[in-house]
Amino acid sequence: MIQSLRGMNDILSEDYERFEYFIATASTIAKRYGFHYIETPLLEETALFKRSVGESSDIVGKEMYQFIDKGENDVCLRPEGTAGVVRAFIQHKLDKKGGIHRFYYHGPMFRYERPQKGRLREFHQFGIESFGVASVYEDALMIMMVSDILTALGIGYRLKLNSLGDQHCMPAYREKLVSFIDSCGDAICGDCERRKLTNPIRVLDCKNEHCQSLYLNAPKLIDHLCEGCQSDFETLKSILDQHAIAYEIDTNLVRGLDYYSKTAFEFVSDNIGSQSAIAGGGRYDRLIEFLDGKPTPAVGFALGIERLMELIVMPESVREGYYFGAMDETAIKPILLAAEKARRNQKAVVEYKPRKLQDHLKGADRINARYCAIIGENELNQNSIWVKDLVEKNEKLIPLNEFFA
RNA sequence: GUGGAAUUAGCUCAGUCGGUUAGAGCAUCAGGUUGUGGUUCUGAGGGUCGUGGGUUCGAUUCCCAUAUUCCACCCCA
Repeated sequence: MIQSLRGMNDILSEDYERFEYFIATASTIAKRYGFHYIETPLLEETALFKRSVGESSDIVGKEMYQFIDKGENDVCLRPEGTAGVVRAFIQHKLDKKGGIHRFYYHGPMFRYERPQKGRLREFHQFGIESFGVASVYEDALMIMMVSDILTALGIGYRLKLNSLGDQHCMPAYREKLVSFIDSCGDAICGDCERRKLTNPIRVLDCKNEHCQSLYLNAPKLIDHLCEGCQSDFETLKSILDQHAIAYEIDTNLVRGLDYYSKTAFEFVSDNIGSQSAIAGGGRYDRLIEFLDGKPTPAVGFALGIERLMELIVMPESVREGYYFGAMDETAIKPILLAAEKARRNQKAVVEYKPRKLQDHLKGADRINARYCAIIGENELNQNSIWVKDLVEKNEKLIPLNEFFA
């Protein structure tokens, strides 16, 4: 038997209903905030991700589905959504056009990782990217949108907040931190040794208890922000306070993609296992110029749809449409015609097999139909159709010419 | 990429200290209660016990490999 590739799942029936409900809910909210849908290719030039996400990141360094295509192009399946949207933004010269451009997208992403619950090789993200707004109010808007989406879906969360600083304060902090790590000598774990070279800020959230005890006195990024970053961070906090969005400052929160600066945030759930980050994002003011565009401030986020799936509280399903059934072989033709009529503006499902009334009612119930419409011997004699409303529990005999009118 | 656990019917799971026809609940299908569901009664079908090797008179059970899922690390959405 041929089965799907490891970490790649089919989404069907009830799961797809959830999936679809999520997309509909999130899209509606994004549109209300003035965002427009953007669709970008799943396959992009490998260089795009190397330059944006960063070669030091695990995503680019070891998790990309990368290959040479028949035209000798070095390409890969997108491991995340921002790079492609930024590429499109620049390619269509929206950076030169100026103004504000707000996009939302959703679709599959691919990372060659070891699968686990909430961590798939093909997974789906819903994301937002906003270009041209430097104000920290837009950062707050991002967080409010995620909060709105999660709330609409009945999902509880914790919000972690941090500021990563910008090109004025980050490099100096990084140096300070590295020299602090050096002062710890050989006491740190192997992972931290590696992180010191690739992404030193990562040592701060090392799970090793011994390391943590060493880092208690480590310099904190939040204490070394420049004036601009500091005041933006204060503004952000006050806006969130004003909108009653609870947050916790996590000075160890670091985004794994290299393009982030200033505001960084992560929404986590305590109910889905170790892969607990359900949404993450932040500001990336430098990325557009890194990709040869005109410098443009930008901020965005992405939600991991699979991680939300089991947390979504679905609205109570409502009965809708018709179930049609015949109680006698000769009644099937009028039943088919009646179904065709009903289907013009609602769901209509036909059971072809002649059955007893009780079995038809069960069938109607099973597909969650609102009406059970039956033609049997009595109806044939009276040239009518029997319709029962399964919600109101009332029933009536409708002459066929009236039903078709 | 590292370490660990699991894999038996469509689903959730029993069970076999290696021995005739491998079980339950739910689901499915069929039939009954003179044409009234979601909350009846009776019965039936459905499993090469993840896959491939090995040991054995005999393996679903023991051993090895492999696949997948899950847990922790790692990473991140």
